[in-house]
Amino acid sequence: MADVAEKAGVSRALVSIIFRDLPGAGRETRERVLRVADEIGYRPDNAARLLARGRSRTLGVMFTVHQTFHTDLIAGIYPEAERLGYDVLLSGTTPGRGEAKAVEALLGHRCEGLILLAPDAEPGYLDQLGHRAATVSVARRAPGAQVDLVHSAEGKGVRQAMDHLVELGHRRIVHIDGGRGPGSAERRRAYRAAMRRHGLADHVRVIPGAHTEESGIEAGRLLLAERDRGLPLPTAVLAGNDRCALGLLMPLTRAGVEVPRDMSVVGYDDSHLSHLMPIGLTTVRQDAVLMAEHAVRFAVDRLENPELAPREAVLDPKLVVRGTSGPAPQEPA
Amino acid sequence: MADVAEKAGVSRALVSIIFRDLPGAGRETRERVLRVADEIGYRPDNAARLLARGRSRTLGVMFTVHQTFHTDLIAGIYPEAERLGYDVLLSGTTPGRGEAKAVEALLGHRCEGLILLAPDAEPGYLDQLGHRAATVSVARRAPGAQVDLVHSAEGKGVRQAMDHLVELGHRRIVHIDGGRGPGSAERRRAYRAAMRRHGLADHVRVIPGAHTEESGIEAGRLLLAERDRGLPLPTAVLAGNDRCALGLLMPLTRAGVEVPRDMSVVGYDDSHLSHLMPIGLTTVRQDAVLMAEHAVRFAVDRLENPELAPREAVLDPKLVVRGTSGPAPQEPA
DNA sequence: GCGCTCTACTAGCGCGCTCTAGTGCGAGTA
DNA sequence: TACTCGCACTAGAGCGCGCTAGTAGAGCGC
Repeated sequence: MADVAEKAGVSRALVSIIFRDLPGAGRETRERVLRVADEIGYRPDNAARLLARGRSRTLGVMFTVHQTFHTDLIAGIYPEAERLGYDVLLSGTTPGRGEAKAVEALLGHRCEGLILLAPDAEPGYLDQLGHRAATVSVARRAPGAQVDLVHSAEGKGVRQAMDHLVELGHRRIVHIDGGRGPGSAERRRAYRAAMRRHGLADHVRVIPGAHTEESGIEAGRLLLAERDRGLPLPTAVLAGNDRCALGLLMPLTRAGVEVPRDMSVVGYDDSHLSHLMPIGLTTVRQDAVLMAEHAVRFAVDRLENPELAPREAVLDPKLVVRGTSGPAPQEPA
Repeated sequence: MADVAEKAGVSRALVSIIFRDLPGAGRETRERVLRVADEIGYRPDNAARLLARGRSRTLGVMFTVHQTFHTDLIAGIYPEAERLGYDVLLSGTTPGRGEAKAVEALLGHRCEGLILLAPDAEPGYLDQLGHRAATVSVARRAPGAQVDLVHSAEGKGVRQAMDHLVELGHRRIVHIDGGRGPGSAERRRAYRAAMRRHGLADHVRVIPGAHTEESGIEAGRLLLAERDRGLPLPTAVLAGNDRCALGLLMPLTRAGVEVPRDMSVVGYDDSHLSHLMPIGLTTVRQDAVLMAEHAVRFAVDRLENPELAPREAVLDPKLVVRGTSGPAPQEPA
């Protein structure tokens, strides 16, 4: 920077002004300085900039590398952050790299805001983070913690899905849950409530699962094994999320169970996977872009006003009926 | 830091030494300083640290948010980088966020090394990057550019797959290519060569595609439409990658084409998708972990010795036979 | 002529740390 | 005793910027 200043015959301060695009430099000088900088190959150094300015205007996003819905969210985070003048840094969790590590990496690179996609951490830890940076938890509640929350109204989504299935005549509706995955508890609860409400309390059945394809495959195998022992298949399955639904479809289709003729399957998320099947997956859409925008705005708002009380955005999910749900098959008399 | 120094009754320099875990501080003092720091809630500031040290020991990884194989690579990059004492920062490309932006974000955060997963940029641009940071391109050639290269021997992989199929009796083997995707050109070429080598030049057929599920679905529809017009289905398909293979399977299965009885399908990548199907996808494994490790080491080596000539790691892919490939169906006489 | 404002520009401190070149001191050696 | 050595520790100069307070000079009204 000093070199540029000297070569352009101005002070360092003016170079700084020009590179920050502030008023206070003549048209001509501005051009000359920029030209010289380009010649020298000068680029402002971010670390020094941060240090001097005290602010980084950077948001850190923690996500799970293999979670498709997260990538949808990320795609929504970038443009909104850019619009508000913030940088975005990503840090992933993998089977061998826990959340704490991922978060420390972000904090270590001076992220002022933290957007945690479906964190698995306990509220106490989140609260701690909330005091170190403007923290937003997506899809995971953190009661009492100093963090903002963005999630969808799981109850509403499940209710819509269940109403849809019941309307189609289904009675033996099974739920593969998402284990300790975010939103799973709520979805499970809403499933049970819906079954009761529709007078199907006797048919309530929750198969423990997770938000992975594997869990769907396993559940499918379980159901098929039961069928082979003479038990009836459920006529409909409400999966914990799309990945689980997709996994479930694999063994079913393989075994000749036709969807939706023999069984209806409903997913959750409307991740980009849902479009993949030629007939399309009936699913509950969580608007990833909208969630992402809320998360970014929460973080930014809090950065501009740290005193803000924790806020919560509850987005309405919406049932998207595609090809994997249809009328219940005739019950054998 | 000054506060800690004062409260512990030592100089700032000593605090610095202690926090960097260097020799030169007494056992007792060390403990006292750490205790005081903990009380005050002091954490070393990374920006200042970078600034003062002149090095960041940070690698930036550019990846495509929706590309499953990239997430496999990332999972391999983290541990290797940590082992070598480097931090990792991720920046994703999305449909609305080009590679240049993603890379600038990384550079802006002082990444000294750049690992580009399947960059789509021209060699000229890569060369430019190569001069700004230790750059490694994964899966994409960049002739003449100052970057290291990690890729797999596409030819060998395709040859193995083709040999496997031909051995199973297949003759009408179609290739859905990966468009301008990384490695596609090589795979296409190797497919053609293999067909010729097996005396199947007349059956060569490349369906233009991409490394996405959508392209697989489209190709599947195309083939089915042809069948409906009376043309024979190919007995085997070599897909551009796993995602494409998976997409292809959807319409086929739906249409009653049983895999592998009626048609064999071979993917490429062995991304974690491949295990998803109950019968498993026959695919060509590119060892993601190994590729990741090479990439990290290349970057680190170059950082420690910037004069290094561009290097290239060519990894041998390996055919993994799972359930989607089987003997060719009897040709109608 | 004076005071005023406005634009274009500069001096120099400070951000929080690292690092080089020391100082002081007790133990070991000749 | 005089010396070297090694250890624990310190002083202080940067790292590359941003920012506040300021100056010089031009233009303007009275």
